[in-house]
Amino acid sequence: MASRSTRRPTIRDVASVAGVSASTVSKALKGNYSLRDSTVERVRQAADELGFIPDSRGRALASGRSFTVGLITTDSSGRFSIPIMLGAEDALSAGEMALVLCDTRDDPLREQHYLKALVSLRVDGIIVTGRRVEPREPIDVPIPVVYAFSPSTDPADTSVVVDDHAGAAAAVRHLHTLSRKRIAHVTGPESHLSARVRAAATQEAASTTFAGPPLYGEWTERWGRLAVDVLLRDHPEVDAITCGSDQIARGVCDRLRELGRSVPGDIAVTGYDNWSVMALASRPPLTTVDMQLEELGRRTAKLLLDAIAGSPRPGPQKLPTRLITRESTLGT
Amino acid sequence: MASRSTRRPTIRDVASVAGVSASTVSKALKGNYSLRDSTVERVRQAADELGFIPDSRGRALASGRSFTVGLITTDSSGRFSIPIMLGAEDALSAGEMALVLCDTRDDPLREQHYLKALVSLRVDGIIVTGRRVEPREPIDVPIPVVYAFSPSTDPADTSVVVDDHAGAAAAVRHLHTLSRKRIAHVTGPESHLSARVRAAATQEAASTTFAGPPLYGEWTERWGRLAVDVLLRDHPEVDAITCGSDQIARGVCDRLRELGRSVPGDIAVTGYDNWSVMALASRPPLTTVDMQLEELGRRTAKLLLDAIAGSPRPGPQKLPTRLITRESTLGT
DNA sequence: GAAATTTCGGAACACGTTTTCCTTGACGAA
DNA sequence: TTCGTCAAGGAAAACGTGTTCCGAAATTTC
Repeated sequence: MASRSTRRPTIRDVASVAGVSASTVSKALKGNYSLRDSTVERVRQAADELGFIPDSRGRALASGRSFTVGLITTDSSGRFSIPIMLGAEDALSAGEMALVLCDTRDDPLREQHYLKALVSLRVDGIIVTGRRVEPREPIDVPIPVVYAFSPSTDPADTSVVVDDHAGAAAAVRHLHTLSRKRIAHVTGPESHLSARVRAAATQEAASTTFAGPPLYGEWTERWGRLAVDVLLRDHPEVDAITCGSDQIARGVCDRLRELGRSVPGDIAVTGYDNWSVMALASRPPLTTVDMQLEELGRRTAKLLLDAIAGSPRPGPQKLPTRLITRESTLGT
Repeated sequence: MASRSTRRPTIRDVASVAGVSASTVSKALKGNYSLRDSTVERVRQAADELGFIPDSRGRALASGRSFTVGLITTDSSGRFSIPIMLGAEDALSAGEMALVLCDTRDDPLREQHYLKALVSLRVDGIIVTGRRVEPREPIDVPIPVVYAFSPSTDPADTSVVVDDHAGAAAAVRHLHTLSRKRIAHVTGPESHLSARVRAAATQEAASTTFAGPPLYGEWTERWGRLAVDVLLRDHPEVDAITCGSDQIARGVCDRLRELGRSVPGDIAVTGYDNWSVMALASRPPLTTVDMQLEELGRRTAKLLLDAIAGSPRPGPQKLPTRLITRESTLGT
């Protein structure tokens, strides 16, 4: 029919086709009301026939919920935010919720703009995430909020973060099983919390087998290559290097190869992030720590759904990492 | 007041504070109605005082629009979709529109699910994007749709794509200005349209200065390294290599360096994508073709806004690329 | 067979806006 | 003074759904 293409069918259209009232249609389609089976079936058929898809705007208004959550990220281009987004989106779509994306680009003005927009949308909840693990100022809205990766500075807020300490320690334990006794650590800038946490955990786990203080620098391959020279000069006895990122580790491997040192024969190397384009392209491929960010996103979304449903779990939560072993420690 | 925290203020609350009717508030806040300045001011103040933020669900229902658009991507993890998303989100948020993210993960079932969800949300429009440049089946919804990066197979649909042909040709022209006369091309699988298009454009632009047929392989560094060996064996006279991706180009540079060939002294190298983690980390940094995907996303969003406003621009559109010159062709 | 109970479905209102129509009062012109 | 015009703002209807109440019919119980 022409009318069908010109306007989407409403619940009333379904009602008149099924020969019932609008409220009956609503009940029939939602289930768990006392309706005759035959009535429910008739309504279902009418809805199918018309291709009826309920208008969530009406539903939102009537139910007081919007079935929508906002995701505020300070930078969605970063490789950390993306898997988190994906995981969250996955868990939310399974819960029949839509995800509204807001990238603030680290601009407080944009953040304000987006917060207003999300309040206007009457989202049922908000996920806040960022690129750094440093705690961030909480946002001020009368809506459930869960922080992912970058926790809130308020310990009463729900935050889901990576257990970086355990992750770095796992790399060291792995090297211990391989009988490495002189472990060095090369990582990013000391101003970065993640670098400091991983360095501290490494030092603690290695304790007696630690070769020299952690080398702080940049999150780049160049720094990895440079650090090798420094390390071999000051601690030539080193037989393993744990790195604060896969980029650094790749640089380390490259330089070691250039110097004729075999990896892992002479020196074992581990990375951090399991960033496939680095970890797999490295020669040799890197043993590394996977932060399981997609799982973190999924978990965040579930916590948010819980909070929306009325059972918030306040406080920070650490999610475990996973050690991925490859040739850079296991040899060939 | 307690009441303020317990329930968000509605337009009626504002009305009663300002001493006017609800409809007057609506008119005052939207402007361009014949209202006394003093009234408008009074309403503004009342709204400010209450922290009134209009409920877009009510607005959506009354106005027939939802001020929301959906973004369907077949994989949002890929490095192509992300800049497109970002650009689109940027342009849309400037137009006071929200972006609902849907990642189908290349699963037709998920795509169906999301389409239904977007129709249910009554989004004002949909952006469809993907990871490949191959045309894709159009989606079937009675809503404006614009395709980005992966065009629709239907030429009547609005599609925004990269001008890969011009991009590859620009790289060759750049090499010609540098007096390179023996240009080879190393790229991804021949089954990929983007590889074929870039290869054809390269061949056409180089014509008399083309060294051997294009080398098809994989989009990996490993293939880049391998290809160098093949190339130097079959065409030792080569003085420039254009690559189908930055990953390949990085592999090419690495292998050339290992063989003691200087880049660009002996052989100039160009990449494709301007993927900074590859292009900048390469030794030397890569001259490469930037697809300007963020701009593409922005343009897509604007076209969608036009279509929503009632002025669609049907048909495919090619967006220009930009050549980024760095040391891999310019020397130091 | 009458009364009590259960089952089924409809009427009406609520949700928060926008928008159309209408009323009121002020002002200027004849 | 009276009529017409116009600015200012209110009343009410829409938008599409969910939900509460209530009445009618069907079923059970004595």
